[in-house]
Amino acid sequence: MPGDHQEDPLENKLLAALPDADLARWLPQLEPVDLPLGKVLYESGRRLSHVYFPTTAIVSLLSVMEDGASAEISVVGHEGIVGVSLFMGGDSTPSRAVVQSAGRGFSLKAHLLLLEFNRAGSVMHLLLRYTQALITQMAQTVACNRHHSVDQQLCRWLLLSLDRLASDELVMTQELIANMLGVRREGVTEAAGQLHKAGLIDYRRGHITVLDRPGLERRSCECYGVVKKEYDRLLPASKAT
Amino acid sequence: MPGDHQEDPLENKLLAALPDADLARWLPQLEPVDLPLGKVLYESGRRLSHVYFPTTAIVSLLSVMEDGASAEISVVGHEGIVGVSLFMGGDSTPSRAVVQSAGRGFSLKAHLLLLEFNRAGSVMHLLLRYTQALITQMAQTVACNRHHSVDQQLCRWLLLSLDRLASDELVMTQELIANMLGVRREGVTEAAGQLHKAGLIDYRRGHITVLDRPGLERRSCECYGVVKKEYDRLLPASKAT
DNA sequence: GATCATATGTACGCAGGCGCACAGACACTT
DNA sequence: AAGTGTCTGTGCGCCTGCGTACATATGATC
Repeated sequence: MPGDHQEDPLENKLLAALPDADLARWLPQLEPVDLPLGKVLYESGRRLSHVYFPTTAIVSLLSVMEDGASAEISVVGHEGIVGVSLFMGGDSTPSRAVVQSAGRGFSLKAHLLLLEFNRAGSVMHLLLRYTQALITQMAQTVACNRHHSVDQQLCRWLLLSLDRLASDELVMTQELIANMLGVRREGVTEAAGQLHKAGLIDYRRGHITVLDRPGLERRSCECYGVVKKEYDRLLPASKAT
Repeated sequence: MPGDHQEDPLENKLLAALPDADLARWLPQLEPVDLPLGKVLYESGRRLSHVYFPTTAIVSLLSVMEDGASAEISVVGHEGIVGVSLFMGGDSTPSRAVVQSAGRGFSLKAHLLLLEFNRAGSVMHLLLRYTQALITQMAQTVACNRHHSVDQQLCRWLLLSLDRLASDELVMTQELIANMLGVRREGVTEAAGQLHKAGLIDYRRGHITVLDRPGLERRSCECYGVVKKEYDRLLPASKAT
């Protein structure tokens, strides 16, 4: 869909939080990109050529094992940036970034981001604070994977995804969700069935609609709340100073 | 034990990797500290007053749930620093840092570290690279928790701990290990029994001795290797430039 | 509207890990 | 040398999630 309706970089909250002076410099360099379902933005061990600022898409960071088994480390949506390892100094990461929910975003050439980062001003601090939030998400996921049921994790996952979307509908198969959570597809079917029975969600073939968000939050493990709170704390919805 | 033998900050590899000019400035500010087993270096949500550079101690970063259940996110030994969230901009983290193996280290006042970090030179890049390695460890732990057996995880954990110690003996109860891995104490007993039967380790009441390191590596899941490789890549044993 | 790939539902046995309970064994105290 | 607290070993039954297999439903395509 060329000439799509929304092509505003400010839909990405990280970009929106940039001081005006910085933003003005960035805008000409940002390229709108289409992020179709399943697109791999970066692969384990490969050098990063671009970073991405999703606007309507959601991207998952996955840890992938030799045998193909995977688990989601964290999710990135319109609140963040894909490719933090670039400015952390790694050039690459041993994880994979995959578009989990189709949409759009903006890309920026790696060397340009590095230039901006190395100015060591508010841009840098903003990116580091975002990374800190990402770390929190990972840390919580470690414990969640260990201690909570598929049911609870599904709630957490739905809520985290929802926060990163405008709508209350996810275009997403259960198979995909299973890959993210690192569980069986059947396990997701079962858990989703429970949530449906409880009147919290509705779904059909590749679409999940959340009916009762507060209900989901109540059913979810504490992990969702912990992560959300930390994102809100570290990345308030206002300009960086 | 006052006037202990080794009080050399350079035993910490991160400090050792500092350019001489930076190191010279730091040395007078570093205070040797005793890190006894179980000491909490920072608590969830609390402001960090110091950062720590372990030399002979090992520190675990834990995710702690409301009900007290926990899981280790990552380990820090003589290769690193405890308190990365300070310079990442968070002031605090929702995790806890506990001394997992008694020993010593050096502390540095938070504001001094921030001053150094904000010079935005090689110190900053070194710390960020270290943080990137830490992130890798977390990411791998997410997947490991999900897909690997207690047996394999114990191997990984032993190896990671060993890399952060001089000796091949860990002073550590199975109960403690269970807390780190987020499993039952009995599960660790069982797994340790297996490893003993296989001639890989020896142990008695609070002490574990590794007999066959290569054997452990073979028995461990791939996660150990992935993490190790990334630490080596990001933090080579030489001065930063 | 028939066809077909793909998404979802269900069932069954199995294994790993949990919670609990208690027995033995070790090291430190006095 | 005895006493004591803690650490380790072991044995249940239970439940969750896994692997496998197959049945059914749905929505896109022709």
